[in-house]
Amino acid sequence: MLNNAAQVFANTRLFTDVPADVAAAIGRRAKFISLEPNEVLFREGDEADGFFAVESGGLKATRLSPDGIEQLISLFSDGEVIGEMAIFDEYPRSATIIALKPTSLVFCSRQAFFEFADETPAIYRHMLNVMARRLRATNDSLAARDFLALPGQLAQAMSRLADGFGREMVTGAVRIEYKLTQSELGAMIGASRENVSRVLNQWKRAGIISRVDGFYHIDKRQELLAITES
Amino acid sequence: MLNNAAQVFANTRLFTDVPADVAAAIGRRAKFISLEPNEVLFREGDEADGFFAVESGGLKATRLSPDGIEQLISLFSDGEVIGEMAIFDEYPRSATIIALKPTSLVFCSRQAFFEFADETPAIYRHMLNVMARRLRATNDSLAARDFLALPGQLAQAMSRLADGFGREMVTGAVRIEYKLTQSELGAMIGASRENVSRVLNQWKRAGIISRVDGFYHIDKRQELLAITES
DNA sequence: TCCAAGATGTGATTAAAATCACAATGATGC
DNA sequence: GCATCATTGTGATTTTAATCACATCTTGGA
Repeated sequence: MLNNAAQVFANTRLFTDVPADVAAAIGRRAKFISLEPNEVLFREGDEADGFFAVESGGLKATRLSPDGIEQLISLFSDGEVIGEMAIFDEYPRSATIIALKPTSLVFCSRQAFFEFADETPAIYRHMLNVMARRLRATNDSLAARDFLALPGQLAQAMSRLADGFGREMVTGAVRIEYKLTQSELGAMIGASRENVSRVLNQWKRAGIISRVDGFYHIDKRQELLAITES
Repeated sequence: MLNNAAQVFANTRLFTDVPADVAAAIGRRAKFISLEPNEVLFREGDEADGFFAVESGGLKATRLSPDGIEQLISLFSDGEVIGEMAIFDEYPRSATIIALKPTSLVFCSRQAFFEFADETPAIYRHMLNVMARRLRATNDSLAARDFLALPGQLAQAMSRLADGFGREMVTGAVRIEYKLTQSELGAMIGASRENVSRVLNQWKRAGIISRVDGFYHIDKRQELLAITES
């Protein structure tokens, strides 16, 4: 019988194909963590000695510039892995992680990870896959910065959010299941809040998006995608 | 006795701690590749079934925007690994790799890699370390795009180039051992050639950098670093 | 050696986006 | 239910960097 922590790791998809005894061992050594909204998991610059898996809830990763401008790097929800980079290169945390709602996580230490992974190479392969995806996403964002103007970048960000947090409505629209502010959207693409507002309103008037109960809905996905390619 | 290909892999630092018999096996299955200057190793969008290690020479990774603008992602030289991302997520190549001078590489197929790595988990750990470094570097570039103006980004790019390709001169200056054009520098940071020229000339006049035989020298590293932090 | 192509330097103009300044709207807690 | 604080909408202004337009160097061949 697997205990609770092993279940959580199994759901991260990092530890699929893990033999039951290894999973149980992971579970025994894992620690549970609960966070209230706005509580900090760790801060940019902190020493790192392990990584986390999200059991339930939601978090954001941010970076702060020397003069206090916030960059929103990514959002995390159920089943995702956080902070794995630091266990492979031993540098300090590169971002600050903050809970957006009540969330619970499981912690796995660097040492424990390597012990389990050496026994079960599938764990390594999954972790490499996670990192490859991250790297590809980051490279794509970097390319977008060079190649796309503000509207294109915003369209790309909204599309990505729809992929990660979208839920299909009966109307056919996709709702992004997280209440985004214009400031947050700006922080994701490195643009000012005001210009995000202007672009969003153009799209609203064109019927591409709408806002219901504070949630953004994407009503014409194709048109949003099209903006991405100009 | 290790054959030649095994030696190359040993020098990549990916395969340190690899038992001699495994290294020999890698060597037997590896393929050597030679490129002339401007020859293409692979193109963005190509199918991928393995990765490369640079034995000697130099190459660049570029991406092309829909309307033909080139983004210079990175430079590679002896001992570095190229194209490893694609073997973990099976997507097509995300960049085009072009030789800058006569270079020779060794190829290792996805299948061969996993066979060897399963026998020697150290290989996985090294590969994870390589990817973690890449990810950190890419995240830093992305942050720079948001937080730094053109001069700061250029200073950062020159510093990174000095780390990767720099050689200390008797004068104390650091020479970047690769002939960079202003267009290439612009393509690295997503800026126009003209503005790169303007900033570079300011720095020349301030004695921070100089150009000797077509190579850039960094004469006042501290001042360049200082520009990075504004 | 000379020539052509490529690379660089610099001013003038234009374009994109940030910033400033408020008004209006919406949400939250007492 | 109302006061307060955060969020949003939008015009005017300023800043930054791209683009355009050339003149001037460099350099690598024939």
